[in-house]
Amino acid sequence: MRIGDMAQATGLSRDTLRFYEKRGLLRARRGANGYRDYPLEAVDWLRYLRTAQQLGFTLSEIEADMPLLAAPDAPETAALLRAALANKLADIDARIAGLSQLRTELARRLEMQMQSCPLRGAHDTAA
Amino acid sequence: MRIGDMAQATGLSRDTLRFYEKRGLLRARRGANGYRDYPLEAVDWLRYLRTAQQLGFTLSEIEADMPLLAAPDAPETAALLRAALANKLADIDARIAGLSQLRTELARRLEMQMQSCPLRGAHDTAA
DNA sequence: CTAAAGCGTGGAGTACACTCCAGGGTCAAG
DNA sequence: CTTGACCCTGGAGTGTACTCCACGCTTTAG
Repeated sequence: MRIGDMAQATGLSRDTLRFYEKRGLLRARRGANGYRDYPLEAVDWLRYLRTAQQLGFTLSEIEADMPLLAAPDAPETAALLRAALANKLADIDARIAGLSQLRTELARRLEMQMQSCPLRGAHDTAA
Repeated sequence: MRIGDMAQATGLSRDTLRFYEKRGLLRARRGANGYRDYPLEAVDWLRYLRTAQQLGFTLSEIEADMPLLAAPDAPETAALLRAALANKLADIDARIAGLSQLRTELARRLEMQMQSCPLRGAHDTAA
């Protein structure tokens, strides 16, 4: 799979794919001509990457998941992978919890607003 | 409340507070000497801001919530606020859903890994 | 064979969210 | 009245995540 096909398959730009490779987030074999050649599984990895990113994880955080999802057949690291996964799941759970709290908080505030709660201080810029 | 106290109260730097003000995310009265004077409720707003940000919302997204949480006693906009809140809640729910899916996906992959599923292609950089 | 489409590299530029600094005013304590 | 803590502004610098460009080689279609 060449870079153009991958760009099509994932919706990412060629530049982004090259950038991810530079950053160490993506690996590619090279043909005799120097062209990148991606394995099919890379599509899945990139989709995961994109999703996680849109949900608020940074590339560095996602980078930590690489051994998890792009593992190069190394069964001796199974324990490490389990540990990494546990971390990631905890992280995700924490974010879900955070979002739930935010949601509750917002709902609470709206209720206050609805009841036109009178404990609001005046504040304007007074130019 | 002056900028130093606010920095203490929220854990944000003075520079960050000034930056938020420049960006339009935070308002402050000014004393005769030009010093900023924050109302107490600004502490809550900043805490909300910080939380939302850590959970993956950008400052622009958060800016859209301002009328929601820093509303200047304008009861005629109640309908708009309700709409804004609905959007925000939907957004939060979408993120929670996304994270849940991510979580499931990760768990699924780990299972595959555990069973040392043999459909993994070889890929190395072959320097 | 030629032209277009696709790939390669290196490097500059952009947007976002700060962070730091210089130069200078304000205010309470000694 | 000076010293030090605090405040102001404007502007430069940093890290992240791209995005664009120039220049040149390769592959594919006519």
